[in-house]
Amino acid sequence: MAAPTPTRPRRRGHDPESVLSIAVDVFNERGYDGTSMEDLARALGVTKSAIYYHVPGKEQLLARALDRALDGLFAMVADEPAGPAIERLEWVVRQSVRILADRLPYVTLLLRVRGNSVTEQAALERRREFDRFISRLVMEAAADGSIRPDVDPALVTRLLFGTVNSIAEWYRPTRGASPDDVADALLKMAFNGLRAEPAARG
Amino acid sequence: MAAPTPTRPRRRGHDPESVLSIAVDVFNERGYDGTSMEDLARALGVTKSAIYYHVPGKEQLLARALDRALDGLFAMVADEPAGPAIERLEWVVRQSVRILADRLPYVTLLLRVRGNSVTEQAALERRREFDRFISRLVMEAAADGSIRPDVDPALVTRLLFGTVNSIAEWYRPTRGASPDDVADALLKMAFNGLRAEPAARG
DNA sequence: TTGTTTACCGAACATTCGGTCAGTTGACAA
DNA sequence: TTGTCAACTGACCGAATGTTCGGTAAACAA
Repeated sequence: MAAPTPTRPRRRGHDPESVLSIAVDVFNERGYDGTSMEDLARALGVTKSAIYYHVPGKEQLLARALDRALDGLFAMVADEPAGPAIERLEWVVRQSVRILADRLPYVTLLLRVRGNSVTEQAALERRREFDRFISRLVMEAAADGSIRPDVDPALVTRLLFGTVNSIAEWYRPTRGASPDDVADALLKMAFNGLRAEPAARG
Repeated sequence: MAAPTPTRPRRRGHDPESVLSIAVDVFNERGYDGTSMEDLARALGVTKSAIYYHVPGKEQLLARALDRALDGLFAMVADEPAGPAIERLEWVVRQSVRILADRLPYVTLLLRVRGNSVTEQAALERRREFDRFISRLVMEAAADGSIRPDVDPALVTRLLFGTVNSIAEWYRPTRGASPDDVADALLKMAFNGLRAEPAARG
């Protein structure tokens, strides 16, 4: 009660969070290397030097963004439910689509990292660890006969998560299908096939 | 017969073709914006200035590389065979995988273009034209009932060619599956589904 | 031997880069 | 009114950027 006008935010200007959020958008528009601090300053409506009041530098912005994507993915697989491998695989695909949509700018940035700095290399290593987890899951589903045996499980992993990751290229949160709609379509295509049902089937 | 030692190449050093080929490899390793002319010079084993003897500049290298990818894609769809839409779609997918494998560095570069220059914007526009062609093909197949009706054709287009394009992220020419093996696996997954056959069918 | 061409080097160019720092502004407290 | 402090500006730094240019060594032709 003693606080004056609690609805109006007392702080004007930016904080580390808003700087990161806007910076990541610019990174995704122009690419990280193609973005100058001047570009970021323009997008933030301040001068270059003001950015350094909120964050230590360009590479730290990248590091924080990449962690935000990777932390989401690892938190997800830590919550993996019990059940048959094929069902866990479907669950992980669906959750991955959800995280990709929820944290779209951060995941998009992660998917474009090439390893040009120690920051990027560290992110790539964490990503490879995630990929190994997925790979094991697909191998389990293949081993128990839930997945067609005429395609190499390593190839299945790459195609399946290549499809998931490609969503970042076109998905926009406020337009078209919801994340769950996209996940439904992806799972239908990848697990049951695009072909129209042959009229007679369970 | 009169030509002296016809097996030995008379020219030493580089030509525009070898410069392009090596440059594109470096572009894909570090990203176009992350690659300096100094990086290219090091990879070519010459000084920075020598590059300008063979090519007009950095952006021209990018333009030539992107055209090489796009020309391949447009030449392919110009050769489209006759037949039902679903069969033409499968053919285009298979050919796209082949071109992606044949011209891997060029297509990889194309898939990462963000529109930072007029060169990149022109490439993006050509790519969108290709995407529209694919989109029409999928709509045809959906209209004649060959594709399951419970998924939006626009979504099918994006998922299907998202999967194709994602191959560029991991495919390596001399290792593992051949382009046709990859296309087989992709078509099996996308059209018939990953799930093991329910024991009774066809 | 001389001249020409090919393929390159080294130094320099203007510009842009990420980053620093001394100072200024304006909202708020006392 | 004065002081405090978060938030910012503007001038600047050294390094790196893409590109240009005068010169040159080697290969070949005459």
